[in-house]
Parts: sequence; C-alpha cells; structure tokens
Amino acid sequence: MSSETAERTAGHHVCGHHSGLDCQHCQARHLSVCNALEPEDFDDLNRFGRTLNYAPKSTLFEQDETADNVLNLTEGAVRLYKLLPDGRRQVVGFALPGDFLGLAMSARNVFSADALTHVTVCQFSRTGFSDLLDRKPKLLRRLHDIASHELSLAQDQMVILGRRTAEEKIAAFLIGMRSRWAKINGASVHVPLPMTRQDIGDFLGLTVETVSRMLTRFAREKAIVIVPDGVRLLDVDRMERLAAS
Amino acid sequence: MSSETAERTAGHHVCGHHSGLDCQHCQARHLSVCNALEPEDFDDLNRFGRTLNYAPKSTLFEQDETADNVLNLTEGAVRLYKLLPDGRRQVVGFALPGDFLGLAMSARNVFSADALTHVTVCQFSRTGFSDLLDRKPKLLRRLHDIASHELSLAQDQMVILGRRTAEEKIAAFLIGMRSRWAKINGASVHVPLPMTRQDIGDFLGLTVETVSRMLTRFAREKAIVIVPDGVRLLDVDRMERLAAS
DNA sequence: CGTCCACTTGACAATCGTCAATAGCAGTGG
DNA sequence: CCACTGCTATTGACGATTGTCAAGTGGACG
Repeated sequence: MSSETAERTAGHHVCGHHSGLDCQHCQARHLSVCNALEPEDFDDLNRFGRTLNYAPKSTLFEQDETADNVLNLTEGAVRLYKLLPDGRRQVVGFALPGDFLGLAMSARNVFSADALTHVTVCQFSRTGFSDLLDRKPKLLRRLHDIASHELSLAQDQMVILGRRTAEEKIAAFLIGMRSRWAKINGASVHVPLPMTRQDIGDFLGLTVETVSRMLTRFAREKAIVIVPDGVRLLDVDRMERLAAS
Repeated sequence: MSSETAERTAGHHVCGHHSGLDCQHCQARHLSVCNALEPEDFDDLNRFGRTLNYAPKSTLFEQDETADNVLNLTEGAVRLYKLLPDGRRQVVGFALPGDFLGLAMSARNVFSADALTHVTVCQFSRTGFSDLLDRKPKLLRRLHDIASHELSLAQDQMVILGRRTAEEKIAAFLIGMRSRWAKINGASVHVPLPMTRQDIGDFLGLTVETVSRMLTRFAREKAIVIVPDGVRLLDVDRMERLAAS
C-alpha cells in the first residue's frame, strides 16, 4: 500500500496522496469501470490517475463547484446530496466501493459529496478521462452501462419517494443496502449503515424522527435488531414483502 | 411522409408502419441521438429502423416484457410509469419529441409506456442498435451524454419528490414542462399538458385532488390560467421562485 | 341526447412533520 | 479519572399538510 495516510478532517481537499495507481491489486476492480480495460490499458490509468484518502466527514466536492475531477471509490462510503436554497436537503445516493462519481460529466458538480467513513478514491482529471473515453470505446461502453443502470435505480428511488409509506421506505432502504453490500462483502443479514438517521431521512423524504420511530418499531416487532453502525435483519421475508417492487 | 397512418387503439402493437426511415427530413433530428451521426451513416439507420405510429392511449410497451426494441420519439407525448403490485403508480417521466426510449438497454423493460397523444417513433431492434453502438463510438458517446443528462434530471426529480411541498411540486412541474417545450417549439408562456391530472399526481407523488386544488389555487391567485390541454403562465417569476433549484 | 371520463370541490381523517425533552455515547481536557 | 461538551438517537404530545371519500359539474363523443 503505497498511498500516504495523512488526512485532514477540515477543508475539503486532498488528504494524503501519491501519483500513480496500482489497478492490478485494486480490491474494487471487479466492481468498477476499470474492469472494462485490458491489462495493457492499465498503464494508462496508472500514470494518469492518483489515489486520495479522505477522513470521515470531510468533503470530496461541492455542488456547483467546477468539476475538475472524476472519482472512482475504492474504499469507504460517501453521501451524495443536493441542498435547496432554504437548507432542505435531498440525499440522492450513497456511494460504496466500486461506485463512480462524476457520471454527469458536466462542467460543474450537480451534487455535493462527503465522506461518511474513511474513504479512498482513484482520481482522474475530468477532461483527461473524457478524452480517454473517446480513445477507448470499451471503457465508454462500460461507463454507459453503469450510467444506464444508475438511471434505472434512480427511477426505482422515484417510486419509493413518490408512492411508498414511511414503513415501506425504511424496508426498501434496508433491503437495498443489503443487496448492495452483498455485491461487495457477500450476502449477510448484517447490514452496515455508515450514515446517520438524518441521512436516511433525507434519502427517503422523511424526518429523523420518523426514521427512528420506524426502526424502533421494526426492532420491537422482532423484524430487525439495531446494532452499532447498522442493523441485523431477522425477518428478511417481511422486509422483502414490504419493499416489494 | 411515407409512413402509413392506420392505427389501432386497442392492443399494444404496431399501428401502421413501413420499413425504412427518412432521417434527413426528420423534424426531431437535432433533438435526437441520431444527431451524432454523419450524413453517410444515415443510410445504416434508414435501412435498419422503421417508423411506427400509435394512437392516443395505446401501449408502446409494458414493464417486464422482453425489450425487443428501442425507440426514438419524433412526434407526440408518451407517459412512462411503473406499477406497484397493489396498483399504486409512479410516473417516472413524460417523453416528448427527440426523447430516446430504451436507455436501460436491459433485456426487459423497466417501465411501461403509453401514448398520450398521437405518437410517431423510429423503432430499432435493441440488439441491432446495441451492435451499432459498438461500431459507432460517436453515437455511443452521444447516447451516454443523453443518459447522463437523464440521470441528472432524475436526481432533480428526487429532490422534488422527497423535499418539496405540493405547491412547489406543481410549480416545478409547470416550469419544467415549459422549458422542455421551449427546446421543441421555442419559448412561450403557453404550456401544453397532454397528460391528465392523475398522471401529474403520479409523477409528483400527489393525488389528483391535490393537483387539481393547487392548479385552481394558482389560477384563482392569477399566477396561471387554465386552458384546454394546458396552462398559460401569468406570473412566471413567482412560479420560478417556487420551483427554484 | 345520454354515457363516460376527467376534473373540481368539500368535509373529514390520518400519516407524517414539528417541537420539545431526554438519553446515550464519544471525544476532550482539566 | 471524570466532568463537560456536542452530537446523534429516541420518545412523546400535538398539529398540519395531504390523502380519502363522496358528490357534483362539464366536456367529448357516439
């Protein structure tokens, strides 16, 4: 592991980095865009990207800032959110290892992102990456498939936000997080929740209080157990029925 | 105009078609994916796609059906929606001329689509189109940019669904439709609304009644005028303030 | 002219939000 | 070591926005 580990908790920038990557040994490779590349192409990426570390609560980038870089998350969890002028907040997603940040490829960030845990990313200049896409159609194709899939997930989230009750929203959220962690760590009834109740509420269009109430209700009814930094699913069937698309 | 106009209102299939397109004279070309192609590439498309017409209320395709085709809308308006097992419905979008249907490129449709007005589309086989993408990186790049933009819009819709009041939702919807029509017909205070109040409600996570009440309230307060098949915006400023970011 | 829908409007209900108090927990520094 | 601070989570009482139910209007079309 050749990346430095020094970090800053304040500010919103670099927290230890070195030039160059080590894609061959990347834990998150099979989950990432990079998977589209041939071994020989990795040299390109290795030279042109860099590894960065972020401390919990630090900012990766902010909405409306000029978007100089795109990122690929290799470790940790990130909260992606939009703010309304009056301070209301909508979390549009949580990024986990393997997730690509910067799909919009727009000149300015369309949302803010900050670290929920310690986070490691591969960073590439946006314009450089865009050029790379034009040279490597396979990479572009992979990125497009990822974007299409994200779009589909966003539409699922619309259903959750627009047409589901608080109870169903929480169930759908837990089932969703479970299946995302399954791709990373393998299936388990233990669902890590690195985000706060407030974050969950802002993701589901609920208040903290409602999130808390629903979770304690599920716990009281023995559908889940609340554990430090997550939940354990006892009645997966019930949760899946509530979440049922 | 060489496409036939015979239509069926029932069923969910073809309603008059002929093989081959006429991309050069397509009204919606500058709005569409196809814009990425060189003149000589159009021959490919012309041979390989076909024009279809659909009557109002007819079905273009249904959720979970095998997705044999992708479509590019050239005329009319289409409602895209997902159904929950118990009949609740979430409209995930309204397609207008220039819009591409089938971004997900998945084997099965992720939502249903039906015509709100008379509709004309260019149809391509999904696998054929997918192959074409691999042969024409420029087309792929354009499609990716469209998908990325759609993703960004979907995230905006999440904010509307999760964190806005009924009043703000309606305002945001009207302003949004206005700017979409502007790209097609040029800017105007007249906003055509080919969908029902129920559709608007299912798009915004509201009931018909709430939609109706908000629209009549805006009308009573002289912010809009309700006209057949749409509204006319009187107080654009107020609407934009309510819809703000 | 009558039927069918979409739309509107009103009365009432309920889910979920607001406000407030308290508990729990981690980190900090005397 | 422990009090102090600040943040997150929980819980309760109350309120309001929005949904539900019901009735009625009006326009389109056969």
